[in-house]
Amino acid sequence: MRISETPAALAGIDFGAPSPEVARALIGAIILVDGVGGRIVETEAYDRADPASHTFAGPTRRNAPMFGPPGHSYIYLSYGMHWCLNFVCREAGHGAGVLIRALEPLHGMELMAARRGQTDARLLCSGPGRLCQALALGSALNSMSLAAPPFLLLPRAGGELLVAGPRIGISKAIDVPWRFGLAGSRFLSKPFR
DNA sequence: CTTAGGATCGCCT
DNA sequence: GGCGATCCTAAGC
Repeated sequence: MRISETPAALAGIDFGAPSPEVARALIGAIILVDGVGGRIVETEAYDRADPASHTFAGPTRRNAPMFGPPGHSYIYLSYGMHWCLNFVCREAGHGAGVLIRALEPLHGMELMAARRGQTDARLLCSGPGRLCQALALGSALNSMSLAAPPFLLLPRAGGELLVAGPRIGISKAIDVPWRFGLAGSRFLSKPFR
C-alpha cells in the first residue's frame, strides 16, 4: 500500500466497509478539491444488490470506477447536465459507493460563488450537482484516488449527531433508509422528515 | 410552503 | 428510443 493510500490519508475512514457504514462515517468529514470545498453534511449509500444503484445490473462502461479500488472517485453526468460525485467503497469488484449530496461550504467561497453564478452560501453546495459545479468536478477527476491531490479528505471532529431517511430522486428501493445527514444542518439539499 | 415543466445528453436495451 | 442518484424557474395555495 502506498503512503498516499493509508487510512490516515483518507481521514481514517475505512472505505472497505459496507457503503451505509461509509456513508455515516463521512458525515462531518471535510472534502477539498484544490483547496476548495467544505464539510460533508449529506450522503447516500448505494450497493451492488441495490435496485437503485448504477451497479445493480453489473459492470458497464459508465460504472467501471465503482468496480475499481475503494477510496476512489466515481463521477458521472446526470440528466445530461449535472455531474455527481461518489466515493467508491467495499472491496474492488464489489460495485458499491457513496453519493456526496451536500457540503457546508467552508473554503474557497469566492471561487465557488463564481462557478455557481450566485453568492447564497446555502445554494453553493446543497445538492450533488451543485457541489460538483462549485468544486469544478467533472470527468477529468473521475476514477481518481481520494488520497492524492487535487483531493484532500480531512477527519471529522467526532460526536456528530446523524439523521437518516429514504434516498432522494430515485424510483426503485425508495424505502431503503440509506440517506444520511448532519442533524440540524442548514446546508442539506432537503430537510429530513 | 409545494408542485410542474423544461433543459439536455450519455448510457443501456 | 427511453430514461435518469438534478436543477432552475414560475405558478399555485
